[in-house]
Amino acid sequence: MRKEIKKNAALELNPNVSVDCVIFGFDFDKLNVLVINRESKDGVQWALPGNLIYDDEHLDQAANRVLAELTGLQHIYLEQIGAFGDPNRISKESDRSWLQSIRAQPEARVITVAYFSLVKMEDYQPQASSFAKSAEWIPVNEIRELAFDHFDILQTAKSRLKQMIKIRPIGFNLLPEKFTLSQLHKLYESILDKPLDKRNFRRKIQKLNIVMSLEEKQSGVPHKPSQLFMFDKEHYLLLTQNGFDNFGF
Amino acid sequence: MRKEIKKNAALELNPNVSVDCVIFGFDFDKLNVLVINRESKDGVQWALPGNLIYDDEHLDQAANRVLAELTGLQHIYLEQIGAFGDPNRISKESDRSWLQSIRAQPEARVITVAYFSLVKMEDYQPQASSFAKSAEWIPVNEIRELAFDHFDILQTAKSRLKQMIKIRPIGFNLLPEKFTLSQLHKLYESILDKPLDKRNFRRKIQKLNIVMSLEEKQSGVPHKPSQLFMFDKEHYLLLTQNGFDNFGF
DNA sequence: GCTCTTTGTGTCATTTTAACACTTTCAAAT
DNA sequence: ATTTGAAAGTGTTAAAATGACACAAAGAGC
Repeated sequence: MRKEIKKNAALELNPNVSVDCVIFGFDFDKLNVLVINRESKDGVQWALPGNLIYDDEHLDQAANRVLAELTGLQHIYLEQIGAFGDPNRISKESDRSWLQSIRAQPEARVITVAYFSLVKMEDYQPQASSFAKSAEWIPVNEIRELAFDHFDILQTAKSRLKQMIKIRPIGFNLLPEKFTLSQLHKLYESILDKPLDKRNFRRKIQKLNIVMSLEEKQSGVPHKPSQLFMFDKEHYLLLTQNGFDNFGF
Repeated sequence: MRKEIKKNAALELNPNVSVDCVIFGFDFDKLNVLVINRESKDGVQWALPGNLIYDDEHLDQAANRVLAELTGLQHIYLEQIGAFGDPNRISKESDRSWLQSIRAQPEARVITVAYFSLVKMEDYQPQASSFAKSAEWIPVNEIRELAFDHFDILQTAKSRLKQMIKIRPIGFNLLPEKFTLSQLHKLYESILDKPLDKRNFRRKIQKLNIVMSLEEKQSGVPHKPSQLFMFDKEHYLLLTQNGFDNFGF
């Protein structure tokens, strides 16, 4: 027995393919991830923002659309992590009953394509809509469980991020325009999950020529005010294009 | 209009999800990739081995099954590259007509999940079957065109391989049990696509302690015979587990 | 002016890197 | 037997990168 060939694919969700988004943010102290909330009889349950794609939609576009629909976040560069598709993905009863309420074919086999991105938390205030009851930033290290295989996806995203930070100067995306070297330092420590020597870190960053010192200083802090910096976009671009091998910490 | 919910998913192909495999081999001179051949009215056309998954099948299993069905290669560790899914993926007329002949729903939107692997060419003699007319090793650098978006997939696989060789000692998978350092050297040059200084290369490899010199030498060669080496599996394992940052060339 | 807190800075010993050329060993040809 | 061709194997040096390590300076609040 074969499925029917669809006629107006443009309007239809593809029941077999979804996208999920891992959005990282940095609050100057630790890494956070954007999750949505659904309420079930079992209590609160967190999930990554994600949903089925449309049949005529680019995967990348679908990820952007779904993220915007559920959390309001728009114009974000999403990078693919990979496909996840355990046929037993829907093992928890709570997941199953939740799908019943939002999907036309809750039992369909779904392959999900995961994306991730790094954003400046201050620039994006998540606003839940669609089937998301709320959308919140949660510290990555406090997450013990997520819906479906989202916890796996998060782990994969974290380790991808660890790799990436050694190859590309990604601080750009997570910090505001003006920032201090201590903030950048803390960011690297958060992602790599280990302490880095302050002086060695600063030496290494400065040698890359991707940060420019501003004339400006912090003010209002009850300690020695920090020099402010910004990224040097030209050098940054050069580095991302040319590969940039030697950035190991 | 919704699709029917399927009853006996176990036996059915999922019309929306396929897998494709990029299998690299090394012939002691250059990198090769395993492609299958289909004949169309437009002449010969190469493609990566790939096909739809079954609805109840793990993605990884599907990749292994499809690879075995089309080329006879079995028991290969396949690593995922990512998902590819341009809705206009089937743009070439030759692709379209070929799909008509092998798919129940030739017009369906397909997301493909790409895998790659590294094998010892001598250990795997490809044997075409199913809809593959032939299965052959082709030098990577000679490939100008492939079916669907397979050329993109190949490019992605190549750059993934370039990254990986700096992080993991993958020579293991591409060379026979006994090999010479020159062969390993050539392998690295092939993958990185640039010359590497012989002495510096050897020094670096030896310091990793992943190769053990054997008592044996090459014979029958019309020049100074080379010392043979094999990989030291213990050290190799340690290195792959512990991460292994400093292997940049 | 004392305290608290964070910023910011330099040196040195060790390791790593990149650049570089000639001798050795074998098979094949003469 | 000698020559030839072809790849194997080997060491040094200068420059750069790394990791370890400690204390003074600047501001806010009391």
